Amino acid sequence: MPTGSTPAPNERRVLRHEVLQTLRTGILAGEIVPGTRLLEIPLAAEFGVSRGPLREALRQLEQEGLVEFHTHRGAVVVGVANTEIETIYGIRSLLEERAFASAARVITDDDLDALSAIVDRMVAASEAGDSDAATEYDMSFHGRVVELSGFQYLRHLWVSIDGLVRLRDQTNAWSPKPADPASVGVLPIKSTNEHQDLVEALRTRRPAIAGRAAKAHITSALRRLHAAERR
Amino acid sequence: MPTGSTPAPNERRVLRHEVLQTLRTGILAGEIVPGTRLLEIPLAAEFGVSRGPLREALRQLEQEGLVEFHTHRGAVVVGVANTEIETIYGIRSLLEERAFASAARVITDDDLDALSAIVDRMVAASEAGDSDAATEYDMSFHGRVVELSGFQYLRHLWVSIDGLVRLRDQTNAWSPKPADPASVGVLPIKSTNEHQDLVEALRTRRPAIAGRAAKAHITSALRRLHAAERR
DNA sequence: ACGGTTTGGATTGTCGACAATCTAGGAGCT
DNA sequence: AGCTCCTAGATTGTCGACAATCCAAACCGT
Repeated sequence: MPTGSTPAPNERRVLRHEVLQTLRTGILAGEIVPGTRLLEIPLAAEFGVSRGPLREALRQLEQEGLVEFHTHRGAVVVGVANTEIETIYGIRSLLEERAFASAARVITDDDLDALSAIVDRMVAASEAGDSDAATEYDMSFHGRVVELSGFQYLRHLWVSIDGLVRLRDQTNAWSPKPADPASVGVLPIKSTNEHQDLVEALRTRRPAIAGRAAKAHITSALRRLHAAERR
Repeated sequence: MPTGSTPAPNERRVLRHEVLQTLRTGILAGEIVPGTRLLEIPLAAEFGVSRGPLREALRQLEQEGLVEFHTHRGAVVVGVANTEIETIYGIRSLLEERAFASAARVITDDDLDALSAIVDRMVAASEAGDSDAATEYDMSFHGRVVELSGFQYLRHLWVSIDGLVRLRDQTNAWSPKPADPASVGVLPIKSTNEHQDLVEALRTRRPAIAGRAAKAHITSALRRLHAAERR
């Protein structure tokens, strides 16, 4: 299992990361319901760590917008309402549009090949029904492009937003209701096709074209999300 | 002096906040140049605090995108390139457009009066040449609207982005080059007039109108920023 | 003189304890 | 019974020390 949305891959695994990832996943998956109080001492005991690393994990969750602190009442989990998803996708769309446009200017042939390879692996994972791996490749694809764009702060924002949307995407778009096996595999294929389109758009080296393609991709993801919700 | 961009006003002043604000202001003002290593022990000594609070301040700066951690080399200050400002304003514009549109649906007469009062105080401060206070009122105006929108995560994002833009705005838009005293006061007035327009737009209770007004306001701020840079 | 290795200093990671502060619930008064 | 004040517990804030790890420069053999 990869490191999730933790940004620095060169940082060695550390207690804080374990705690952070467990809590974040739990919150996003809905296992830890909004309103739950996250107290330092009990949590530290549960994880078997001291309060130091735990505190830092909590503060990071606060920065990510997943929990809120109330003085001497502990951190409480806040949910991300469905009504906000639309705006978040709007931001994501804007971010990726600029990132792709900028990346198109500076991308090398090697970069394009590497991206293409990621898409191939994504297709393979998707066809094998491994949606975890597919999601991971999807993420590294977009992350790589954002990196190539050269915008540091944009990349930072992208990471913080993406982690939030990711899980919803995964449950809603990659693996439709298991009760409807006929549709399994259909949506993912569509999504991976779009990724190949994105690579082609980058290959043109034309910022406007690449930007438009990225925007369309996100819009389409939002449409899939809406479709999934209506089921 | 108000609390700056620290989100929770109900939280009592604490060492971590002092450190955080000092460092953030220093970085944004350019006093701490990009590339500077921020080491825990020396910094803690300088601030006269232990490493605990200092660590948390550094981690928050990381989340805000102002510093980057490198293993066993300390936190390193990263600059926000001018080329990224455009994208950041784009996001801000999107955020506020949605916030104003949503707030227009639910805003009460009392809220409108309160906003209007803030604008009045902003005008007074601006005319008195107190750009610090003007900025503070500006911030609380927008913050209040974002709050009224009811979007929690949107509010969270707004806070994290706004702190970054704020200082640039302050130096570039509120107080033009001191060497050019003739223009002092001109831009601020324009900006405060726009704020009165925003209140009026909200008063219509029509989301589309309020949203458009907010978008125009941010766009205009970006234009002012560009104009200031060309000088 | 040069390449690899070792060692010492630097830096962060983690812990447990103590202090400060707040919340809630009960005791006492009217 | 209702209200106020107070106390005990709960919870976070802060600190200093120790452990683990990494980096860079000195050292040694060739």
